[in-house]
Amino acid sequence: MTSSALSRLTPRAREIVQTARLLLEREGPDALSMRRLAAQLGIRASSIYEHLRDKQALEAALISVGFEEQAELFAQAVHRSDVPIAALTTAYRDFARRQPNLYRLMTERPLRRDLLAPGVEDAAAMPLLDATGGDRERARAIWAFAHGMVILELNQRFPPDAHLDTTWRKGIDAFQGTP
Amino acid sequence: MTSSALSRLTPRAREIVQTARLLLEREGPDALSMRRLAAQLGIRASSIYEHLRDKQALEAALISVGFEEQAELFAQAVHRSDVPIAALTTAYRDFARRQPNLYRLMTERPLRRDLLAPGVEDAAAMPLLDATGGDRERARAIWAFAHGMVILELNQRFPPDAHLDTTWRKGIDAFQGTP
DNA sequence: CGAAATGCCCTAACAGTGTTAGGTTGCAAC
DNA sequence: GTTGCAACCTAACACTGTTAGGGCATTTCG
Repeated sequence: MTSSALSRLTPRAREIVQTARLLLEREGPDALSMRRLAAQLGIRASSIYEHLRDKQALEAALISVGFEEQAELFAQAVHRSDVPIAALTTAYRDFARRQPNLYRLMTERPLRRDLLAPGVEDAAAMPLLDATGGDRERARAIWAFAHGMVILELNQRFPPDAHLDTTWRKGIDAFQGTP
Repeated sequence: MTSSALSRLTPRAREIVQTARLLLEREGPDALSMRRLAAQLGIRASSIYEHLRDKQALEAALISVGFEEQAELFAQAVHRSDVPIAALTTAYRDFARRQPNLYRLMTERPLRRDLLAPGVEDAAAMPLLDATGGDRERARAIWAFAHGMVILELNQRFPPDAHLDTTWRKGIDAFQGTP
């Protein structure tokens, strides 16, 4: 599946965003500077501005790609399983653990929705909303639990000996049981 | 109640940390630079390093104070109510909404526990652990839900028309019901 | 009393950040 | 054959955290 978020960009901008993604995930958030990104591309920082308005636009492109991939992964997870909420939370956690720095970028600040590719945020949220039968309250509560678990895990806030698999199961069970 | 986190510091360092807190909360995270903090104090940035090792130490002091205040607020909340978990989650949300920038600072990155005032993290976590009767799994699940709700609210990730009070109640009910 | 130490501040500098103004090159189209 | 455009460049600005090294006043000690 091709990315509609990337297809909004010029070819050169696409290359820059993809390089940025590798840089972010491999070397961490501090490495995602315009100069280091440019160096990775073999050009100067100021040249990036020919292709992307500013760093916010670069980050918005990365976030858009992230949402698209989430939407795809979540749809597949539901499709492959008959316990959709469990499948979704597992996919949610997997996404975050496989690309922790992108996940942080996607969640740690208020979203500049005006800079995102249209619809990507909703597309990522749809599978969970479907899994709750359209119950927005329940979907939001499950999302909050999942995000809390994921980000606390990524930030190493749980004790090293915590059995997070168990905590996940207990949380999901709690949300399954109540109407 | 006097702060043990602050009492570990010299008087001048205390003043700097308190000024930093006001600056952070009033003008946001970008305002918490060594130069702007120094300007607020009427000195130069380099002078701050006489009193605090570096910016990380400053942030660790702020975080320690935050944990202490949480511990105090959470203990009071439990004391005043006979539905401790509901009281705790309300207190948790209130703390975050009253000082969103401090809350973000406290949670958005891995903790430098070696720089914190000893015991403050555990002290903030104790009331919830007590409220679950020592059930660490349940305490962690509730904490994850509460943090997720709070940080998604602070980052304006829910739709503007979302009824977050309802979402909170549903989530808490779910965690109350399951053993 | 004089000397030493301490507390607190300073200037100047370094390497890094995002960003802009203005200039150069090479290639494609009319 | 000139025009236009895409892609790059250098140089600069204002900011960031941080360090080296110096000054000055107050307090402590011999």
